[in-house]
Amino acid sequence: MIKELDVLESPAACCTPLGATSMSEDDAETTAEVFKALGDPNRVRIVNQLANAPGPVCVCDLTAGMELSQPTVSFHLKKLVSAGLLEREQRGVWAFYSINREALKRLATIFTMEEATV
Amino acid sequence: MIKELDVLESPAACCTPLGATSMSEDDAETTAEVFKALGDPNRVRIVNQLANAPGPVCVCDLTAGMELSQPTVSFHLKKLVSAGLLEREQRGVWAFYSINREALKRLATIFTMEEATV
DNA sequence: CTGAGACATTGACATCCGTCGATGAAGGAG
DNA sequence: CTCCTTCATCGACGGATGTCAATGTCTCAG
Repeated sequence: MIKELDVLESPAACCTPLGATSMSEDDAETTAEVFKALGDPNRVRIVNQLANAPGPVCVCDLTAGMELSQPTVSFHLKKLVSAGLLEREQRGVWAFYSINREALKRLATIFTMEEATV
Repeated sequence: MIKELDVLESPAACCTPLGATSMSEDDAETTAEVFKALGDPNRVRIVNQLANAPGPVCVCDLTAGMELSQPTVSFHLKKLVSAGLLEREQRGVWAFYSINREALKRLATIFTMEEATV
């Protein structure tokens, strides 16, 4: 009955709702961490690009899509992975990134304003 | 049949889904603006506090709740209002802030990953 | 009109963040 | 083994951000 223990350490794993009756400072910190990851237009575009891809995309294709240097793209990808929004997969020389749809699904619940009814 | 024209200028008004098939650079910029507003733990706590309040809350009460100077709290409130997440209301000497629940509701749709099917 | 209280704005400062060029690590072709 | 390709990391830099003390603005009481 244990599910997805592997992602429970990343910020996007917890997702305390903004309307939760009790939110610790750590919860706020973690929540802010996820939003911070999405608080950059280039990272939003990366997520959007991956969301529309049929499968994992390699860094070279991502770099070609936007006007940023390769190190900068890697920098953003690292941020998104750290936040738990993306997943990395090594295939030979190439690094493929894909969206963590489970995390995104959980994130959607963060805006639910229904009170927790104790 | 015109609805909520007054908030259409704030970032939280548009909410292009992260999975949208086409996302312009401006869309990405606007989306990032909203997330940036929530990318600070203190602002997350403010939103959380207002989400649990039965009604608008004055700055003095917000300031009392967290260990920040009054100017700093005002600074964060301004950010949240600019992002379209909060609303400000002047009552005599006091400034009352409340959550823009319409905006939050729209924001929840930003994580929907259903492809737009053209 | 004068004074006090609530909040916003300003100026200053330390820190963080996004960016790039240069470099390093690892895999594959020959 | 050698070289090339792909990607990550490092060092450095400019700009943005969060914070506070001081000051400004507005409202109300007297």
